[in-house]
Amino acid sequence: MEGKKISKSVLKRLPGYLNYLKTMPESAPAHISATALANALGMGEVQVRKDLAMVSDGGRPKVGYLRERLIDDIEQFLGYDNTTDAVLIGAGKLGQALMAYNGFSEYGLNILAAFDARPKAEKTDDGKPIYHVSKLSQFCRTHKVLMGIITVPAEGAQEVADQLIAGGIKAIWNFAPIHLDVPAGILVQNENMATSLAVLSVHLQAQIKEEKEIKK
Amino acid sequence: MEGKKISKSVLKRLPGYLNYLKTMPESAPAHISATALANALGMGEVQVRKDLAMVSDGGRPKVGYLRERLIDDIEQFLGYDNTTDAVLIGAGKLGQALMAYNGFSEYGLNILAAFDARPKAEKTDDGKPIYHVSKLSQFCRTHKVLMGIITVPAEGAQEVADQLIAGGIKAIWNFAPIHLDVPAGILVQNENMATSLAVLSVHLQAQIKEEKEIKK
DNA sequence: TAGATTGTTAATCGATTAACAATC
DNA sequence: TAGATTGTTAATCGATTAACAATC
Repeated sequence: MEGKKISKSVLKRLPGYLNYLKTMPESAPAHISATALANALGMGEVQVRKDLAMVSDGGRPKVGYLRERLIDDIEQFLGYDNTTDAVLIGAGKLGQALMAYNGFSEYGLNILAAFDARPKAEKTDDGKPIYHVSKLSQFCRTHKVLMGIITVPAEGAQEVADQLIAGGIKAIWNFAPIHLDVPAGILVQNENMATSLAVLSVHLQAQIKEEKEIKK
Repeated sequence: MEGKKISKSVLKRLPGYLNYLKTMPESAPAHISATALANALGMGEVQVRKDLAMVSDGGRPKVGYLRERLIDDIEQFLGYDNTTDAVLIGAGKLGQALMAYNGFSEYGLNILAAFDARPKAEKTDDGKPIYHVSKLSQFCRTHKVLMGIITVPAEGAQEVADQLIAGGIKAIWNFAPIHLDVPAGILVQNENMATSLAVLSVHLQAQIKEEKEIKK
């Protein structure tokens, strides 16, 4: 069902369902139940059922969801059917890797151009223009860009964020390992490697400790 | 205080504190309060205070925490003082970008080697060897590697994960956009761009809707 | 001493899970 | 019809926030 308020926790699980549904083989049955999805992804079936109910009303008792329909509903909910224009700042290795990744169009994301403090080329590997950062703000305004992707080193990130906001941007995807100060209404989504590493590290510490216990 | 059970939510916030503390200028006062930290990061002060209390007992009323001490306590808690050896599989653009990023040593992470199904060179840009994936399992065993970083395309990821587990690995940092099936005891940390994009996309959809409302 | 800041105990909030009724 | 699966309502769990006592 559309229009309901959705929690961030639910929202973050949706891409997982979507991905699984989209990568199912053609030969698979046209319908899928919340239970089946839950088992495949190692999740609780009640949770999956509730999540799906938030974004689709195509579920039928005994049958489940029509896969095609469910995919459409999730994509519509996530806004992947509308294209979002974005700019990327910092044409270093990570930036280039992101630009080269063609998969973003699947998520309705369209990177128009890259910006860099010291552009080393006129175009990225995949043919998008690379401009000097001084043109960032103006470019965002004229192209009505709503999203900026920051892949510059930590030192320059806040300055870039300020420029983006001056250019009228509403959301920032931040790969720089630093907290960005932004006004209310601007969303900063941190792609935080450090967070992931912390989770991994603590797990491994516990693992090592455990092994030592056993050896005793 | 050491030894307490820590929740994942707390754990995920620690790297943020650590990063802020480490990037403070030398000239800053030697002590910092939970309140000051909270304000700087735009968080609730009670939450920060409680989080810090989980990892350090160096807090003193009226004074706060000695910065150096707090940094050490967090790093110790996260296990950054112990070095973890890792391997990376998939020496494509993203893989190379990660290998080239020197910052991982700060987190106690040491990438020993890269593996690829079709190695294009003998060494990465920063001089680490690139081997054929057929040697992956054996390498992990002989070097007692505990962590694998997967940067191969989705299709190959499960196979790589299986090899890693066969090699005795205990944690996987997965950049492939796919759900990995692993036995209990193995941690998979998904670095999920799709999740971040979903959050950003939904925010922008709401933003666009709002603007249209205003124009009416 | 007075006041800032800590750490703890209790109250609130939100999300997950369990139980159950509805339905194809 | 019987049973699988849905969606909903209630119970549990965990995390956040608020209130307060302790302390330097």
